[in-house]
Amino acid sequence: MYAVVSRIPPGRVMTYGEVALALGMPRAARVVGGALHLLGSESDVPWHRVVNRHGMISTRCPEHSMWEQAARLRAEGVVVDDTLTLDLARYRWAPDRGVLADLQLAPEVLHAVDTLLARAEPADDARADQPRRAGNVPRSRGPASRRRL
DNA sequence: ACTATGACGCTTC
DNA sequence: CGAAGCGCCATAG
Repeated sequence: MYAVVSRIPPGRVMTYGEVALALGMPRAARVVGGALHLLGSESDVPWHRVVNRHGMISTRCPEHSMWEQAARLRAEGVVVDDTLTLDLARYRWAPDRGVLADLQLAPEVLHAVDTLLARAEPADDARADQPRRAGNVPRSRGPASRRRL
């Protein structure tokens, strides 16, 4: 998780969900937030480059306050408005294949990421018609699904 | 083993 | 567009 976040270039952002996706865990977005919460204030991990799906800063942690996050982002040239929101279309970043290969992910996880990213593409006309269950991404049957140990 | 709790996200209304 | 409802999943009690 920290390896992925650490690859986000200055001035760019990822959402919690995207970070989870990059790890082959499409439904663990909350955990990403929890993990970032555990970081100390002098960590090298650029925690401020992760926002929610609206492009809005959503931290409540006093250690890493919303204002602190906004300040760090602005220092990197990101425009953050007064509602602590930024333009995701403009600043969103995603690791390319080369970066993914360099993350020291377990081969199984890497494969899971591949299938997830491939599945994410044709979302245009393959979607809908079927009543989608509210709540989250449908559970996958692929290698990405979690099994109890 | 069980329950409550989020720096989340999707669908519905 | 905003709020409500619910699902998810690792952690903390």
